[in-house]
Amino acid sequence: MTASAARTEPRPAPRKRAGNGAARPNDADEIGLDALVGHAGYAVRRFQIWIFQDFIKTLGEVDIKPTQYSVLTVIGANPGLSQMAVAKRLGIERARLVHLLDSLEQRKLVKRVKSKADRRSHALHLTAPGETALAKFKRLAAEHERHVVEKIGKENRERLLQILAGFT
Amino acid sequence: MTASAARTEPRPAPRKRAGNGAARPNDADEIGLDALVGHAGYAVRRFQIWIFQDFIKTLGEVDIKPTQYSVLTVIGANPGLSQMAVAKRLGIERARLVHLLDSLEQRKLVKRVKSKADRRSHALHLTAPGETALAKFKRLAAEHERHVVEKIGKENRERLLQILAGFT
DNA sequence: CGGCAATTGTTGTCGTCAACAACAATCTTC
DNA sequence: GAAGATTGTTGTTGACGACAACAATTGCCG
Repeated sequence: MTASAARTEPRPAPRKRAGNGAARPNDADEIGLDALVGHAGYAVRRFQIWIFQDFIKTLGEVDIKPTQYSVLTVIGANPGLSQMAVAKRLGIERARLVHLLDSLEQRKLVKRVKSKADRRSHALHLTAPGETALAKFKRLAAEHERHVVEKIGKENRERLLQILAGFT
Repeated sequence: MTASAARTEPRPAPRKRAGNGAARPNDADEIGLDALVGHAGYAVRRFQIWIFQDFIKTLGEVDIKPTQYSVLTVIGANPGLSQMAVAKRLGIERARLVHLLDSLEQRKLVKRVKSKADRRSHALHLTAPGETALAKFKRLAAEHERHVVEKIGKENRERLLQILAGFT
């Protein structure tokens, strides 16, 4: 079944082997990606999966996920923001932010204060334990960032941040 | 968004507390991200959202999404692969691939051929219309890639691909 | 001043997606 | 041949984004 009978088709030319550089050892299998390599979106997606998994693992002991961390960071840096402002800044739906804040408020990290200027909106603040907790989260996030450096190198990480600076 | 949405901030000086200690609500765009800038994961996530949206929009007329495109590309470059092999190569669950292939098979782009060597598995092939369709998808994907170049620049895109080459 | 549109937070639905668990059919190994 | 692993499949769960609808409140405009 190996040599002759396996292929049901005469195999229409093994596609161009994209000879950029030299013979690179294909790690896992010998399955070619063809046009997929060279697509920025594919590379970015794979990298994003890796980096999020590492973040979640590194911040696992405090049970904080990337989105929660971003919300806490923005509130910590800009106390008194409304939910609308936070949602817009982070690019998340305000409907989604409701649940995120419900969770963070239950954990006593964030409090919603009724705004006097606009009684429709809530002013968001970190609680006292929220402040100290965020400090710890930031230490763990820095550790995660160190993992990124180990993975792609210090200069590459900085170049990456520079290239993507326009999207933050 | 388009080109000039970039903040014209000349240098990356670490912004401590944006001096909005007063209770005055911020003017929308002036919300500081504090520690969030400098996190690779955040930048990558935002970029990935942008790039996927552009891909979906550019390939909208043929109704092909990034994951579908990756599946078609891998099958096209490696005819006869099993579902397990495709799933492993692309890092998607084999349970998820079932639905993806159901959809692609309904659209007559892909066919599952019962393998004679291993009757548990299916050998995946593009149909004849699937081949021509994929050619068109690749042209559209190339157009999408041109949008990426317009957004971040030619050298930056290549540097990005180089940095993230290890994740493909 | 009064009414009407817009905004804010909230709830709910829908569709996508990843992560599992369970299962039948089949292969592999002993 | 029996036990265990693999492959495709189905189903469930939870996170997530996109929307729509709603009450309370604010802003606007005649």
